[in-house]
Amino acid sequence: MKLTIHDIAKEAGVSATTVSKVINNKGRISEKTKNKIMQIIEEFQYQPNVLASALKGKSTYTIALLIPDAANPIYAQYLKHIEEYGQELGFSVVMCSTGGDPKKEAKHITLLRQKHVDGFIIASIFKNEPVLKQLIEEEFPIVLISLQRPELPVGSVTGDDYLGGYIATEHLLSLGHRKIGIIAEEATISGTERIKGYKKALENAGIKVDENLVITINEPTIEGAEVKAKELLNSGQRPTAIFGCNDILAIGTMLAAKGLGIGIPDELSIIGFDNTVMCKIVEPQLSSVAIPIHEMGKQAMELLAQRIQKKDNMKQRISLLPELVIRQSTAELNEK
Amino acid sequence: MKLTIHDIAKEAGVSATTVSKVINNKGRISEKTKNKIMQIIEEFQYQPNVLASALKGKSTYTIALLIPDAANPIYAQYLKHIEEYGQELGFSVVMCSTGGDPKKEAKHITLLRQKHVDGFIIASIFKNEPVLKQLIEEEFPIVLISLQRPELPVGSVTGDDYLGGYIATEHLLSLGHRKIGIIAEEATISGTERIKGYKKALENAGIKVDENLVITINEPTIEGAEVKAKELLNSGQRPTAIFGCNDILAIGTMLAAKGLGIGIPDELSIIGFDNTVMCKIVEPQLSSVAIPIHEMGKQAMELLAQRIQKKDNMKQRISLLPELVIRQSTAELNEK
DNA sequence: GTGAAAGCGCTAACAC
DNA sequence: GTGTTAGCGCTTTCAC
Repeated sequence: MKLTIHDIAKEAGVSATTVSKVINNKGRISEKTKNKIMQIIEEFQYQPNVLASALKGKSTYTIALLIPDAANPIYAQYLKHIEEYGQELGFSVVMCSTGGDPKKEAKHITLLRQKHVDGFIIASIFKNEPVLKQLIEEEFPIVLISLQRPELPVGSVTGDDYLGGYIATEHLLSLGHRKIGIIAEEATISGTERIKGYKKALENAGIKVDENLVITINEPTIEGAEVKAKELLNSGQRPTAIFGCNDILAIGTMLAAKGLGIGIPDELSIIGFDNTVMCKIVEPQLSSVAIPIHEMGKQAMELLAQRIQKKDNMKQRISLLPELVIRQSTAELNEK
Repeated sequence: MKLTIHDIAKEAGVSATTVSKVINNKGRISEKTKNKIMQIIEEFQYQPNVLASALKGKSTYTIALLIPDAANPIYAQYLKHIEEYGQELGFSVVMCSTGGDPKKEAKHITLLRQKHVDGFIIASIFKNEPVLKQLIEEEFPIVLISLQRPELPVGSVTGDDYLGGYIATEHLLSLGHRKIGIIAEEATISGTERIKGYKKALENAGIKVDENLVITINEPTIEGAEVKAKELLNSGQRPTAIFGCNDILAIGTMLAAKGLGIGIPDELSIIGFDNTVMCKIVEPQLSSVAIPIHEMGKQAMELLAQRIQKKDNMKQRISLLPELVIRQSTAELNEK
């Protein structure tokens, strides 16, 4: 039989009210009864029923994480770190795959609000604008991770894509490359920012941007990237280095080069973005730009917990800085 | 302001009980009032408060998934498929990383029972025997996935590791290999089963098992496997084919071979297990044994939902059959 | 300092 | 067929 607050009260010879006060550290209770009650709680291993207290308007200590696809290594990592830090703070996290489908997004949000989750972390993609706006209007605790809505008053944690694009390109420039291509994901803020960083780096180096070398792709798969990269490599304008705006795109590019018999890094340097595990198992190992995923997950959870607990209405935008990870796929320009 | 069942009752001119009955499809209600109430619910977009009904002993429609590490691609896939099917059945899933730590396992289970989850799916590793036994004794709904406890009365969904080991080995045999090594994970049932399948296949082919070719490893990382594989390849007994009992181990083996200048698949065939995404990005692409992860996740969720809803005490052990996926890392024995 | 009473939103017996 | 009553386990006035 499950213990209730009344059982503890009876055992301690006090009322349930008093026990409740002790548990929640409220009101004035004498040290003596307080200690006694605490001891009994300990002894009986009493655990308050979260449901009942939530019904009275308290927290459920449960948050929801919405991600497009749990099997994608990047999202899986967010999940991992958010959950781990949430655990420390006493939050459980329910995971929701949206598949990028606005209907599913709405369904999840409705259902989980019904279940009284304390807040949401939304990762990378969220298409259902009305639902998002409503949530924000109601001041429901939300944090975006790796997703920006500059026009909406909502807290977020992102990697600095502009800077990431800049340092990736700068790295290639420092190796002597001048003709540098880029393959980016279409219609995403992060993709656009990375391109901007790329252009800025070229500009700073006094190189005019050649739009023929800027490729965008709306199907960010290895295969899709391979096709596009092949086109680029086969054009008259073959670059000596390519910046793939995520590791998937970079790996597709590697496959394309290999297929054409172009040596990496002798004839073509390639750099990716995200620094996923894949970088280490391709050949040659892929240089990449690392965003501090661990830190991002933690900060997002932290931010959300603050909004939930303190009800402080503060919304922050945190941008974390990327780092260059140099491996074997980038090398000095090989002048013939 | 949140709507309650009373608001609906008032609107319909009936009692809350009647509304409750309509929602839960219980008792006898006239078609007329039923329709009226349904319509009002629809119109007002009324959503019953899950907390309140759970407090009365009903389901929370929330289950928990315990996995060692959400960032591991295999577990991430379980998660994905469990969540997706759970969604269809109306269950939310809360994700818990245990990191293989018995204390964390216990902590999660206690906390989540406090939050009244309806059941648990436990994946791959669970070390806290007492907690597991207690859960089973209490008839708390649990399903194990990719984890066996033959001695415990608990439902489970696993891939058939024995058969998997058998067909991987058989594939190598069919290519003419006779000296076949195996690298397996130590102290896991799945590892042991895969080794058994391997031995059986050799036996059936009339080949005596050479224990020098059977390597076990307790740190299943690429690096760890690389070291062990190097030892094996450098021994006088160099095999012409190696079965890595998961893709990580197989990839470690690939790296070892490359490091030693041994050509794959000309001089050494390698096959993995699990058919992860990594198979397609290594070079040459890795042949592997695919377990139907998608199906496993779905079945586990299905099983659990049945136990939760029907309270039928039936426990099943489901074993799903693996399939061979041939890529470029395995080839006919190259006789010199 | 402490407790009695009311009620969060829902469901289950039982009466009518 | 439908409503009344009681209560799940907790928290919160407010009185003592």
